[in-house]
Amino acid sequence: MLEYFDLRAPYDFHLMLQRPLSRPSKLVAIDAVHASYSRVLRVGTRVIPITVTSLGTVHTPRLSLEVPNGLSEMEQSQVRADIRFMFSMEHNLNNFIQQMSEISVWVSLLHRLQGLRPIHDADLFESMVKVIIGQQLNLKFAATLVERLVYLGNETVEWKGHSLPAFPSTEKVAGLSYETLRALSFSQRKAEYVIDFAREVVEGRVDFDKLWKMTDEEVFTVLMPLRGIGQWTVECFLLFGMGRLDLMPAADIGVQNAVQKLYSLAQRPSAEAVRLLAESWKPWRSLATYYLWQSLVVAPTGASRVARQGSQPPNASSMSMGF
DNA sequence: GGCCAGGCTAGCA
DNA sequence: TGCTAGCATGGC
Repeated sequence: MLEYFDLRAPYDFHLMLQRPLSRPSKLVAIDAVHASYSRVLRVGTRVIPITVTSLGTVHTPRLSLEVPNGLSEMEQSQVRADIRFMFSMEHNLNNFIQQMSEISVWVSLLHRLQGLRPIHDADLFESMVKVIIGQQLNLKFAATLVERLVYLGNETVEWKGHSLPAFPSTEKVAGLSYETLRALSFSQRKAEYVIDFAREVVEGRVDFDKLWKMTDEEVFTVLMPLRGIGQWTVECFLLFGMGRLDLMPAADIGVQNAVQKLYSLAQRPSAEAVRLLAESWKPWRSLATYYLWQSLVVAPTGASRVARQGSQPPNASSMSMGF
């Protein structure tokens, strides 16, 4: 079953798919040529494969969503809502762009990353687990650990010629032993943090339905007391998992590196320095953070940008080239 | 071969 | 309250 989303420009789906390795990890199948993104979503107790494909351009964005036939109305509605959230379809970037354009060093970055929007995590459990795994590890190794956890779940769905893995359920992770994750090269602490968090959720001490209704501050209050979950972790959870717009993970090494580069600083700025700098980015600090992260991934200029429809006006030749 | 990575905890003063 | 060693492993 196929449906379409006509979106508010600018929207650069191809650029959005160029995320650091851990998100999306191999949990997600990316077809760079056709700018399509496939993965499995959990809806209720079911696992449902989806494929999102870009059909439009940066300036006339259009996405298609393909799901299996035979979904109930409720499932279809849930998938649609998940997809709109995951791919930041509701965002209007114009206020963010206008405000950040007043900072001179941001002008070229905003141009280079025109149409970039966050890809949010599919659900809150997956989000928190990925953030915990990402603590203090390089992105490649973090991605490897996520993959190993995914394959441990051993739950796949056949879809369009692929065998797509589902992220392990909360119950599955809660039932693991620490030794199982140790065997996958998780540190003892990381194994404990991940499994203990899953148990908090399964046993009802962390309630995602309630979290969705809370302010950022309230979410901090609930999650920070949990062992292994510090300020950075909650900030990333709010940003990637809940789509909140004004988080500033200033202690993040990647953000600090990106700020150093963008502002041409002699040395990496402290978290405090980043926080001060980011005062003028309110209330868009999550988006600014996302642009900073992406600035480290996407080549500054040159072929990759020119080869796709990027900032060029859309035309027939760029369409035929795909992405 | 050594330092670093999209941090956090526990132990110490 | 504030500071820091240790964690574990892979990437570069």
